[in-house]
Amino acid sequence: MSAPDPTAPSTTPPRRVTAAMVAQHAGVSTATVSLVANGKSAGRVSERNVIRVREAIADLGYVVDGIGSSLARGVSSTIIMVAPDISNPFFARLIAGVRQVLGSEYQLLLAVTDPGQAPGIAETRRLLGLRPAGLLIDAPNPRFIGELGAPVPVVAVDAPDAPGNVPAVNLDVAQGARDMAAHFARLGHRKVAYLDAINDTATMRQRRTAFAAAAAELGMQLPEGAVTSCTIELGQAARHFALHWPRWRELGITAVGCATDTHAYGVLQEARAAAVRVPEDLAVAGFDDLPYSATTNPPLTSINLDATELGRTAATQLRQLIEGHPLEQSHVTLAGRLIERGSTLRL
Amino acid sequence: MSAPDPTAPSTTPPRRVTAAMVAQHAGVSTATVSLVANGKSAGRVSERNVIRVREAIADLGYVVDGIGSSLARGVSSTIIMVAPDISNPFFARLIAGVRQVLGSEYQLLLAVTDPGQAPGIAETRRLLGLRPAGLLIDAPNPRFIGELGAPVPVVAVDAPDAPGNVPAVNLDVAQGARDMAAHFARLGHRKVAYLDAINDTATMRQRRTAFAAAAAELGMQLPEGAVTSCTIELGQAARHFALHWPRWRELGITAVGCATDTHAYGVLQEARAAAVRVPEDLAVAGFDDLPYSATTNPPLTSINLDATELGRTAATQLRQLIEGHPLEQSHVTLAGRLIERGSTLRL
DNA sequence: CTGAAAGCGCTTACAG
DNA sequence: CTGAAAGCGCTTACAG
Repeated sequence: MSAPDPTAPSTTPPRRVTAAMVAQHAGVSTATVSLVANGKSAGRVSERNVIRVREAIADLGYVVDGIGSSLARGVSSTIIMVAPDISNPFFARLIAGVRQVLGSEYQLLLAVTDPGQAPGIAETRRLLGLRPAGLLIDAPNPRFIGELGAPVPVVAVDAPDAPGNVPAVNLDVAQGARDMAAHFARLGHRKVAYLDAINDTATMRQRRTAFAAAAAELGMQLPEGAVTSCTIELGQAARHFALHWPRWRELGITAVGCATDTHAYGVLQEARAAAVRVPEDLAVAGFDDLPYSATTNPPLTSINLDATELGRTAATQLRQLIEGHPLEQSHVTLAGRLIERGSTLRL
Repeated sequence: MSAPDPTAPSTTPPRRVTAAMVAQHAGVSTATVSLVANGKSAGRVSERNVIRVREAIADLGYVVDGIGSSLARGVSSTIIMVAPDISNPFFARLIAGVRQVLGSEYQLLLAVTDPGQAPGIAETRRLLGLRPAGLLIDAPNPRFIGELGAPVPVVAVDAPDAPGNVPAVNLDVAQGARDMAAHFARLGHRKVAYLDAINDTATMRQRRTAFAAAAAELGMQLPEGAVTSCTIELGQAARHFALHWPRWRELGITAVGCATDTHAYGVLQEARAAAVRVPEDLAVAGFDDLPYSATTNPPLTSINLDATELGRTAATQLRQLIEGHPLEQSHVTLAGRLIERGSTLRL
């Protein structure tokens, strides 16, 4: 027989420490261990036993098993956020806001779908099989949220078309779009274009629709062929703009609204390559007001949408629901505001 | 009493359908239901009962409860990916590769940490309390992976410093860095700079170290003050470059290597704003070869790193481990390759 | 304050 | 092929 290889991973994985082991170690029952481990011991466990159990927990390195606990309780302490598009920079900030509010009581897990896709019904059921304490659904398409019928608290985020019985936290993108159109009108533009995001979410639809409606109302034209869409990627947007600009120029278009700042970055980039002067030949504005928008060249006019606050508010609402408190307001809408910068300045 | 409001959410949430309910409905035992529901009925359940159970499952809308199942089995079908930085565009492609391989048997969940932070030990333990079938750890810092000691299969991704007993899938960024330096040398550059990422991961460290070493070997200088770092954000990189360029120019620097393409985009952007001609005054190269790099102006020379393949390989390795197959190769390294474009072309 | 016991929903030897 | 039963690790009335 050969000597065991000391560098090989040990073959006996560390045995899971259970409440029963802690109980034995401390000379108490598992009920007592449970109470102490979950911080519910006040007035129910003697000081002496609390100390003993704490020591045993430390000695053995015990951690409450999430699975056993979830089964007994009927629900886990996990909050699942379903998201169709994590590569959007907006998303990272949204998550940060959610995490701020969730703290360590709940555990945030992300279920990502393929870009632009809502999860299928089967996938969602499996998610629910994890017994999450709550669900956060980002930019769901309306069909999905309709058929969800989740038996757990749900808050939709960035879902202006969420049905009345589904709590939602939204950004007032319609007002933002109107502000953008009004800004263009004020600067004297007569013909405008719109570069949309390709994913069919309500928030993107609202931006486009409100922009078009406001433009018409303000006496500006959005000619046939002046609305186009591509993914939320700088490169895609640049290529798309390159493709459409010749026609837009022919049409006499002098301003373009963009569904996201990322789209606008692509336009700025390509405009420079094609020697289109911004804002002299073309005014450009976006949505999001990402940090970088302040320092593009020229700086980008944008509708400021507070992603972090959006995340914070959504998480707060969800906690209310989970903890059984009624919501003061089932649909919350956060205002955006137009930040005027060089990409739209009057000549 | 007032009539019930038909638009209000129903107050009795749909009762969870259990295997026992299905069993009763089909006139069999729960053991049989379990076998059929998990596709393990071949040769163990009569054709007749299989059909009955399937019908009952469909009738009642039964879905196997993940929590109960996990507890009985000792492990869930969840795979948790721990990631410090989801806003990197590279990451979305990595995820896509992982998802391709995981299919529907396993459920991928992301545990995100604050940007640049590895999860704490307590957080990780809670993650393990979910009894994941396996863990994928992206760009871990060495301390974290050392103290993990997970009782589940783990594969580290993009972790060149993973200890020998932790399976890892890496990109050969050191070779990429050497290729980049050699490319600069071949073009006649004598003094170079390096724009690094600020997060202290091994992959970023390797890029920088290998670049510096190769530069020295090839007779190029990387002067004092010619290495600086910032977050993986275009805007940050642009600002950083603006800050350092005056000094770099004084030093006679004519080429800058960037830790990621995103950094390089920032440099390109700012260079144009500052009327620094690329590549005439300054050659620029990055890592990642993101899709957009082919269409920047000028197009960006970059080390192509295949994020999707990285994800696919990591997921394949993890599945091997989970399914009890030994790994043919515990550490896999995928080669990158230099893509030469206009941002470094000889004058 | 304490512990024995039931129960959460499932899976898997086991005996038939 | 089939079902009764044990067991996964925990929580929570309940009786004391």
